[in-house]
Amino acid sequence: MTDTSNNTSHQNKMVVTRFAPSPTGLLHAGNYRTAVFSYLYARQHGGKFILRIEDTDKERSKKEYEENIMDSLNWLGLKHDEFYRQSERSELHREYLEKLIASGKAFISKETPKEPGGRTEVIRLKNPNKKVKFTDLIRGDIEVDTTDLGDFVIAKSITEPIFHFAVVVDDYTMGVTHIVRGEDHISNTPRQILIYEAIGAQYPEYAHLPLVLDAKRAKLSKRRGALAITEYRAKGFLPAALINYMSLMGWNPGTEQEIFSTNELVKAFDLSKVQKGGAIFDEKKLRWINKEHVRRIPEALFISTCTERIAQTAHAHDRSWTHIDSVIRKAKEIFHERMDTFGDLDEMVKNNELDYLFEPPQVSTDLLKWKNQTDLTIVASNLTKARECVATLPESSTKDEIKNIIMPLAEKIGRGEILWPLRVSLTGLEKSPDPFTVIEVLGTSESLKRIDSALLSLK
RNA sequence: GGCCCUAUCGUCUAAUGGUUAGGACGGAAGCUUUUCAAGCUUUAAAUCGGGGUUCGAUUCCCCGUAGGGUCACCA
Repeated sequence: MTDTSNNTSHQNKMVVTRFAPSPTGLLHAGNYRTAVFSYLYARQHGGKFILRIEDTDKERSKKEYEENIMDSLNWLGLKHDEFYRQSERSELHREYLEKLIASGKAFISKETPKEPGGRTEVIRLKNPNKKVKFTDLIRGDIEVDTTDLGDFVIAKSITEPIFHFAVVVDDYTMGVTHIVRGEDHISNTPRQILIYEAIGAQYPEYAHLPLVLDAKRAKLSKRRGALAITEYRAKGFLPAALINYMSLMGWNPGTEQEIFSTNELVKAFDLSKVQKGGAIFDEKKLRWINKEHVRRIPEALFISTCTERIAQTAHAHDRSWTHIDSVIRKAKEIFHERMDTFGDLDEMVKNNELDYLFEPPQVSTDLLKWKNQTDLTIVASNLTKARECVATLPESSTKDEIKNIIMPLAEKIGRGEILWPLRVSLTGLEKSPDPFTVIEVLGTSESLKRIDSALLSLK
């Protein structure tokens, strides 16, 4: 383990990290990944995780976005230990600003407005014009000459600090020890370090994360189609799966484990194993991870979540299904096999893939014919034979018991000749689970009824 | 354009001087008791280029190239 810290005095202090979004848009993968890493790092070190809403831009900040951020973080389970709104700290910002001006480290600068009605004065930092060097926990040493920054603006007026100044004062006064943020902030770091030095503060550790990219390798943003976390929630993703997936973008455990609960991540996470290059957001892999998480949730939760979702979608699509929960309990394997997210259930309802579980299907005689079979009397005779097998079964039989009864017949007559019409008579579908599973779920008597009704249509 | 960052299969990544360059997602094929799904097995697929350093470079250095970020009285 190499110690790359800038400031050895931080070593014995409690770790304090923060997530500091501005409420100017919905929270999406492009920005909440830094929240995940900050959170994991703080929890892992028994430290504090602060949420700070950076709402100093009154033009663009919106309450609804702040609510979206809170909602999203809350849903993800990234609980903060302290909460601040930057706009509520203006007294403090003013205090530091005045101190800086009094000490000559900053000054009020007369400006000629670029646009009519623009400001005639702003507050600028007196740039010492030096090289700033810091050690990034992920990238190592970074050195930048700050001369070309000039005497940059730190406040629009004594009561209106801009980003760089407010951030530094807040991070310093909140005791933030580790700033974990996106790579897009690397170029902001030198000027923020200059501000730290101007107020006589020691600057914290920095860890600049690689960016989350879209398919074209550009920074993910809502303009470029990033979905909000709340949209993933609506699509039926699990919060733990989202966190799991995000953690794997730019980090790996050094083992081949890919599925992690959030608690496991807290233990396994390691900032020094974070990647330097950006990572493209891949929803396919997210879906796979989600599926793995869905497999692992408690059965009762799985059933209730499916039930609620299906009830809602069924209602919206004019299905009057009853006893949804007991059907799902019986058919839970079918659901596990066929879904990555709970939102997939919506599609199943819309595509009529689930109707047979709740009501007898409309069976087309044509569909009952296996492959090249054209003789309906043979179809009927095969189906009758299959019916005789089913009729010997107790009402509740397992898939294996059903299989054991039917397979000998299917082997004798031809698998497709027996199994295909049997399955179609039960589901009415071209594609569906196998007949054994369906009979197990429907029960013997309901299955016989459906076979009889298919048989009737063949006459 | 200036400054900064980055570079292993299509994608996420492992391997920090010595491996047949490994895994996962996705793809393909096959198997699995008919279809679909799932599962299993197999398979294709990568070190950006050029120079060094070295007995030996994915790995270290330099130069290119490419991509990205950032250059506000936004955050």
